[in-house]
Amino acid sequence: MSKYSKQTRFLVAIDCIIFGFDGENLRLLLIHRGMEPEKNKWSLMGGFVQPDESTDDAAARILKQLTGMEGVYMEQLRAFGDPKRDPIERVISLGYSALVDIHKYKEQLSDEFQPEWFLLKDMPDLIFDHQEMVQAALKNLRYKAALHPILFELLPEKFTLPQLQSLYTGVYDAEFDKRNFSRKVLSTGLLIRQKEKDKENSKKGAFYYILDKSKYKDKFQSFLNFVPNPDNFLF
Amino acid sequence: MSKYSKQTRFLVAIDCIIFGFDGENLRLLLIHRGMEPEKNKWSLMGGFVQPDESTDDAAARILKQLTGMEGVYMEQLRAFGDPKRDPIERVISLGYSALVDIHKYKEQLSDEFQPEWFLLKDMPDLIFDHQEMVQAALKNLRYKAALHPILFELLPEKFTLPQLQSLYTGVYDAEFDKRNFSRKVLSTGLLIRQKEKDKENSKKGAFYYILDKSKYKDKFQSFLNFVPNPDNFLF
DNA sequence: CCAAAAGTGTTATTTATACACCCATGC
DNA sequence: GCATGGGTGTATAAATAACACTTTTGG
Repeated sequence: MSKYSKQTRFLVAIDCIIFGFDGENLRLLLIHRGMEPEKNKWSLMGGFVQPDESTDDAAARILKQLTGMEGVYMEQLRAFGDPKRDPIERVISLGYSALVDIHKYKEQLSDEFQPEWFLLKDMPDLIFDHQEMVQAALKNLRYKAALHPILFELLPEKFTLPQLQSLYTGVYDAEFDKRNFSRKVLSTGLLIRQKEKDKENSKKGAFYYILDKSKYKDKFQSFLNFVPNPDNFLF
Repeated sequence: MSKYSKQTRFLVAIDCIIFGFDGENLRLLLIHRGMEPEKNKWSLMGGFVQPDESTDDAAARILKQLTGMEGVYMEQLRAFGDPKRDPIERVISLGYSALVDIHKYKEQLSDEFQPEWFLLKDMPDLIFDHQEMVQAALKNLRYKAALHPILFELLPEKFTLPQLQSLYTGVYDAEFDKRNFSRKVLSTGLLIRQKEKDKENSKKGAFYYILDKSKYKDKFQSFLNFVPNPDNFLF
C-alpha cells in the first residue's frame, strides 16, 4: 500500500519526569544533556521514539537506560507540541511521569549522564520547556495522589506511617494532622502492619507496614480522598 | 544549526473525539473517512499536524474544519502510539476530546464528510483504534465530570435543571435523585436562575438557568463532587 | 379534573475536622 | 528521668443519602 506521501513527518521524543522520595523530600532525577544544543545543561532524561516501538515502550526503554529499572509506575502526561520548543528542529515530545523507589535506583548504571536527584525546591534551570513539563507532572501528581493511592509507588516495600506522612507532607508542601492521617490511611484497608519496627528514626520505633497488593490493585482507581480539601493544594 | 539527522521522523495526527448532548442523550460526532484505507468507513475527525502549527492549534483547526466552531472546550487526552495502529504507515495520533453545544453546530459546513451524531450506545465500528480513543475519552469525561463542572460545556446558554440532570443521567447511564441533585448543583453557586421558564418540555414549565461565568472560571478546577460515589460509575 | 413534570424539606447516617494525652525507648 | 517521636480517642460539625408530598397547568 502507498503511504501518506504528501505529509510532513516529525521527530517524536519522550521526556521522563522521574520522581523519587528520599525519606524526607520529594526529588526529581535530572541529567546532564549529552547532545547539542545546550549540551551539559540540566535536562529531563529523554530520547527519540524509534521506528518499531510504541511510545510506551520507548518511555520504558528510556527510563531503563537511565535508572536500570523496569516495571516501574509510569504514565503518559501529554504531548508538548509547540513548534518552537526545540530550537534545532521541531520535536514533538511526549512527557511521561514515573514514580520510582529511589532506593532501588542504581547509581552506577548511568555514569554517562551524570544524573542527580534534585529537591523540587532547588531545581536548576532546565533546557527547552522541561520546566513546564516538570510543573505539569507535579500538578498531575498532586491531583492524582489526592484521590488515589499512588504515592506508595515511591516507597520501599516496608515503610512506616511517619514516613508515609512525611511523603504526603513533601508532595503537598503542607502539614497534616497525624491522627486524622493515620485513621484515613488505615481505613482504606490497604496496609498490613508488620511485627517489626523501624528503630532507626526514633527510640520508640515505628511499625512497618506493607501494601496489601491485591487490595491495592482493586482500589488503585477508587476515590479515596487522602488529602483533605484538595482544592487548597492544587491550584 | 544542524538537525537531529539520524533520527526517524513520524507522521503525527490529531483525532477529535467530539461530544454533544441533544437534550436527551450524549452523542458523538463521526465522519465518513475521506481517504484510503478504509475510505467511507466511520471514523473520528482527524488530520495531520502541519509544520508550523502547534498540536493544540492543529486540533482547533481540525475541529473547526468539521464543525465550523471556534473557542470550544477541548483538551488533549493522550498520544496513541502503537506502531501498527494505522496499517498504511506509522502514525502517532494525539486524541483531543471536545465538548460542544450541539445546537451551535453547523450541519451544512461539512457536507464533504457526511458527519453524523451517533448515540454512544449505538456506535458503528470505527477504523483503526478509534474505538479505543472513544472509550478513553468517555472514561476521562466521566472522571472529570464527577469532580468538575465540565458538562456545562455541552449545554446551551440557557438550560433547566431537568435538562442538566438528564445530561448527567446520560453521561453516567445512571439515575440521580432530583432533590439531592438540585441541592448539590445549586449549592455550587454557579447557576443564576432566570425569570423565564422553558414551557416546551412540561406544562408547569421549568426555570431557565445560566452560568455565572466568573464563578465558573474560578471554580472550574475545584472539586465539587457532582456525582455521588463516583467509584460506582467509573470502573 | 387529572395527568405529567417541577419543585421543595426533613431526618438519619456517614464522614471530616479539631484537638491532647499517654507510651516506649535511648541516652 | 527526661527528651523524642510514636501511637491512639472523642466530641463537634459538615456532608451525604434516603425518602414523599405539593404545585402548576395544558388538555
